[in-house]
Amino acid sequence: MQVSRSLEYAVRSLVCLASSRRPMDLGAIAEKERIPRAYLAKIMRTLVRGGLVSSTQGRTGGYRLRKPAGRIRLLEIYMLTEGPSKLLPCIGDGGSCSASASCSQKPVWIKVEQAVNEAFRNVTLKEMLPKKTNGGKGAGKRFEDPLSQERG
Amino acid sequence: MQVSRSLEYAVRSLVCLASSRRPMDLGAIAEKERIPRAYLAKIMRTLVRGGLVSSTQGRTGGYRLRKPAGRIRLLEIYMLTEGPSKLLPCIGDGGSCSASASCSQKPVWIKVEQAVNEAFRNVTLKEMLPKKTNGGKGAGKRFEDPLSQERG
DNA sequence: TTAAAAGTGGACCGCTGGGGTCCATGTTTA
DNA sequence: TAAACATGGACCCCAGCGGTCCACTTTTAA
Repeated sequence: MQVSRSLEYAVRSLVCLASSRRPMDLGAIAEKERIPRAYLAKIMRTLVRGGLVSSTQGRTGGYRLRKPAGRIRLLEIYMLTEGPSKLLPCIGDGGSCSASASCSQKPVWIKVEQAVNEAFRNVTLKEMLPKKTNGGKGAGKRFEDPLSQERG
Repeated sequence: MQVSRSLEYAVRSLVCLASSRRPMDLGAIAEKERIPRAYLAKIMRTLVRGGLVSSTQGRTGGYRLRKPAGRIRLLEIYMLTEGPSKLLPCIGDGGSCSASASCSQKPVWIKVEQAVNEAFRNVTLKEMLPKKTNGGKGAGKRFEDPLSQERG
């Protein structure tokens, strides 16, 4: 049960964006994080569609976060890159299990899945940022509240 | 992030064994759970090696649990069928990550992985058994303590 | 004593999906 | 108007999972 490489790349890229006070373009992220450029492009699209980052096209285009890092949960990134969780195929659509209704195992699996989801929800991007060891050298707050337009 | 079919089959088979007061042979389990016989054979081997079930060979051979269902945790089955968890390849061997030592994300991933493991550890086979609706018709205790020789 | 019926071990195999590439196209600015 | 960016989608490769097969061992029933 490994996490997809897409998720790993997505997280790294988002951390990258969160650590930069300016928007970054694809090439910059790809190079810094050593991610295949074309593949990263595909991933960034899903992050854009998912509303985690906003993109500007054109010559000076690039990406930036749409929320402060503290409000982006690992679960969101997870659900964008991989689908909704579904530990087992029988969970969710409510019918693919041959044992059907009276299956005594299904509720337990659901419980496990919820716990796993909780594990991912409990982590926020902010916790993954590199610790700033400088005592506030000037680039002080970065991404804390300047983008709090989205308080959903 | 789905769980392997092997794990699903393993769980179903163990539930099957736990629900039966007598040992069951491969064919019986395979038929009842509708699992491909040869594939199940492979899975049962790993369960035997892992010490969850004991097998007797020969003509009247079969399988039985080695511990009461209440003492078999989902995590054990998980670790037998799939390897040790490892959400990301960089976790565990301590070096495959290009960001090496100062990686600020690794500890967070480790934390997530521990939570996931906990989710699997928190479930015991017993919780997956079908609820006995009979008020103690005779086959009362089944697998509760008759096998408590192994109290590790 | 021997054949049937059970488990064991391991080689093998097909196919799916994740990881990755490529190209054509839209958009912005120097 | 061309360079530099993002977007969309078709396409490809291959490791690994799910599954099969066969040769072998062990036990018991006849």
